[in-house]
Amino acid sequence: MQKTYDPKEIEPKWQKFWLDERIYKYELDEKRPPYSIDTPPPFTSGTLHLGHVLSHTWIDIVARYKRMRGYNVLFPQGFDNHGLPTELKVEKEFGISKDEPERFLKKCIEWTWEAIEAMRNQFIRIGYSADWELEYHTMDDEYKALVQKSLLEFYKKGMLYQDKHPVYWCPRCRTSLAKAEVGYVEEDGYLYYIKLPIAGEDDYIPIATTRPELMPACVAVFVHPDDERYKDKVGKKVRLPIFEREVPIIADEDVDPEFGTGAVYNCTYGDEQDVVWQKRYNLPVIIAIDEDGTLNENAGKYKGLKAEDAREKIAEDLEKLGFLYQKKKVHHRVLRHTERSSCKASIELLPKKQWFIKVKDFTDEIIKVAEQINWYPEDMFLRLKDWAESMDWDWVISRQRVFGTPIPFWVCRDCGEIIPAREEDLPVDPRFDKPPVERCPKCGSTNLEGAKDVLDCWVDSSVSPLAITKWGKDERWFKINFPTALRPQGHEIIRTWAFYTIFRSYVLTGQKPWEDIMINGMVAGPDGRKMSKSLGNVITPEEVIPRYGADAVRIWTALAPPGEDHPFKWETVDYNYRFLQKLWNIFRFAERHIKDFDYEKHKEIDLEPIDRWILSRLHRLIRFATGEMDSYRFNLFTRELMNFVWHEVADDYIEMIKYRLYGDDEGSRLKAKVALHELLYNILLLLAPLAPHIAEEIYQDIFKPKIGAKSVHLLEWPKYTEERIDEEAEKLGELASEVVGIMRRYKNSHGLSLNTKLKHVAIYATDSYDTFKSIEKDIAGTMNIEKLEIIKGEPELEERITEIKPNFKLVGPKYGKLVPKISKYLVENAGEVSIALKEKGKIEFEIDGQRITLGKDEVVIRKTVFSEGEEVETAVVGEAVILFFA
RNA sequence: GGGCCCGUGGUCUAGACUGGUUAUGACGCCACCCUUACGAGGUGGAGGUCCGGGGUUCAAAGCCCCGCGGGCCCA
Repeated sequence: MQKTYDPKEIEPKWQKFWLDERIYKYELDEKRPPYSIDTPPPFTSGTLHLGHVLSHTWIDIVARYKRMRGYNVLFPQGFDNHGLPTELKVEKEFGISKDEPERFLKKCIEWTWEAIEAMRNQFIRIGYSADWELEYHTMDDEYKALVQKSLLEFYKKGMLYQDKHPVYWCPRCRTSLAKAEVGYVEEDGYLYYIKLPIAGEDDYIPIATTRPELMPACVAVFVHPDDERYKDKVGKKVRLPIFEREVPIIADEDVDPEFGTGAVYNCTYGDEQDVVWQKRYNLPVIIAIDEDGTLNENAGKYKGLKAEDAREKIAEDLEKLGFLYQKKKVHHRVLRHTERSSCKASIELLPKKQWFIKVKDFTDEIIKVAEQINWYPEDMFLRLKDWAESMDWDWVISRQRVFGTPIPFWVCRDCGEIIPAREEDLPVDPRFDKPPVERCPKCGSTNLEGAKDVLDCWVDSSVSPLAITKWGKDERWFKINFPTALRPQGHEIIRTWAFYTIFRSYVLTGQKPWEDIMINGMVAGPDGRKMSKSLGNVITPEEVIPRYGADAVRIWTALAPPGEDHPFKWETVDYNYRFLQKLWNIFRFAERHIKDFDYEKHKEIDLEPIDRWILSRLHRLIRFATGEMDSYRFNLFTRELMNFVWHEVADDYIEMIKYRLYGDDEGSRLKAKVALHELLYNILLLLAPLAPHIAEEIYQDIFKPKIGAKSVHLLEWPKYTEERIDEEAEKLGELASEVVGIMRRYKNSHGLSLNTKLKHVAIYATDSYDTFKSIEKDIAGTMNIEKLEIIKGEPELEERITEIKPNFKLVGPKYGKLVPKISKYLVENAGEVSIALKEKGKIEFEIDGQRITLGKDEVVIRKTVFSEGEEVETAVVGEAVILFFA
């Protein structure tokens, strides 16, 4: 092995090896249990961020683990291609207009391919072990055909329809916008207080609004159901001034009684809440604002006025008529065309014809299916449930964009009939392709129009488990791999990606899409806040990986708790890197002892207590690791593994066997080698899913000649062996490390080097005499003690009790309320208690007339011993005392 | 506004389901040690109202209630 651990050199070497040797090649195989992973296809932005590194490293850890457990892991990686950022890039950076759709799309695809290449290389650079021959892209013809086919199924089931739905509309750019393109801007405005007369009564209800110009589009007035001011008015109607229309007064919990007058009017559409109410109460839709932002004929005499001008004019008129009674300055949030644009115009919510999939009718079923899936962590299921139960309207699947999967339908302009594409023609693009029929099958019209919109990207991505399992394409492949074993994803898209995938899988196949779902949190910046450009706390994988290597970064991801957000910390990555270096040195030390050692020949040998201790600890770790990995938790196991390797293995065990490895006792040396081999080989396997590169490098160097397998990643996960658990040996080992620790400290505090010879040490023990006797050689050998005496009995030293208290866990339930008094008694009678326990093994006394009996294990005593003489120093271990003679 | 989650030394974090009296570990800081794998190492030390308040209990970081602060998603 090289002297220093250099991830820059070893990581790319093995990444190339794994690809060249096709170590992760998937082949359909009925003999091994299947394990298919429905990986998240990242949007093709051209670069992976640390969030991707975290989520996908987790997936890779699972994939590697499951392979080691004997599963045939179907591990494809896809890319989500369609999206607004690509369109904006092509428009702005390449200067191609959407008015030339074919050229525009060509450029989108061309650029996306570059982005895929770059991202795939980043995946490879973190050691991601997907089978790249299974890579898919949502812009592939094959993928689009699948998406479109699934829509034809929805159409056949009567679950697809067209209806009006509001879109964000920029009146200045005359275009619909995505949510990502709009934002709230804080600004000053007015809140107008208007009395609306109750129809047929000499009464009124006061409302407050920032948008009086929408009164022509008013369809209802809302109050809170518990609002005493308006309780008697619910169910009545108001008569709108000027426009002379009547609208109902409705009670709804969403109303904030504190805001304005506690009554609000509902228009088409003032804000998102208006949309919710319109859908919830099935209110009429009255469009009063046109695409250019001016009022239309529904606004009567205000027709042609811009919204801002109409606001003042209507307010003025209402004031003249005595309906407007107050105008108050407010600071409020206004929706504007903000993101990625310099437009900044106010946004209107305009109803437009959209494509819908019926989903509201299925929420109960979706929840039932979701309950059959194992959620890791469990409470994430509640997010899905809550979302499903609170849905206000069906799934709007159409988007007014260009680069997306086309909607495979034509519509009859005369009767509105929807005409689906023929399945054999898929994928189709109704924007360019001819309809499959000449005439409308319903009315016979030839006036057919292809759908112009494209699909929401969640429509693409929520068939991913069907895509990777070849639904409707390869019966055998599908049968083996569906439902998939695992969906890994972030918690922020439970309501979208997870929800829609469960829905579509259920409708199309009648089954759940996955057995398990593993949820990861978001990556925060080093300051604990969400990583964002505006906060200036963004750290890219390119800053980290070249400096510390992928394995150190992977361990940082493994330390992230399930489902919870995890900050990026340079210190953590640095620590991980130092851990890997430590590991490297451990193996470098062991190399000369175990590389040419025939473990198989000697493995049945009876081991020394110290060896049995460390192997018992190892097997406990294996058991823990296996359970944790099976429930997709990596953080605690990773930490345990690191602590075990660094402290128990390196600091304690290896130090304690050096004297045997270099000593003259051949039998003892052989045993140490057997244990060391078994220990390190299993550690390497436990580490392989977490840090695959260093594991491979060490395997190839030390173990491959003996084991034979081409790669460490083709080996089996360590097997927990009950026989290796040895509680006696564990006690011995712990005692030995404690004693050795005390001795190291003794040497340290006397300025002695660790290997300095100690002339004379005596250990006085009573109960633990036999235990000390069995590790006598280890203590003497490790600490280089010339004369070590283990003496049964107590030294002639003064002792002082530093702490005495009941063992609360035992005494608490037994004596309840008396416990504080018992504590007091013990402290006040420490000397007698100590003597009584030593001599009789128990102590009896009376508290409040009640007889108290405490045994040895019911009292905790800590003491120090010291000698008056200068030549001897002392230390206490349990009930034993160590004497160092100078 | 709704749902879910979180709040532990300067910073990050374990422990919380299953309550037990010296709260885990890391980074940083201070002191010491050069050891036949490793100074990117080892040993020790300082540093805490476990967000605040109330309750249950012999006993609360943990369980219950109220409040404050933060995150994500949705509206």
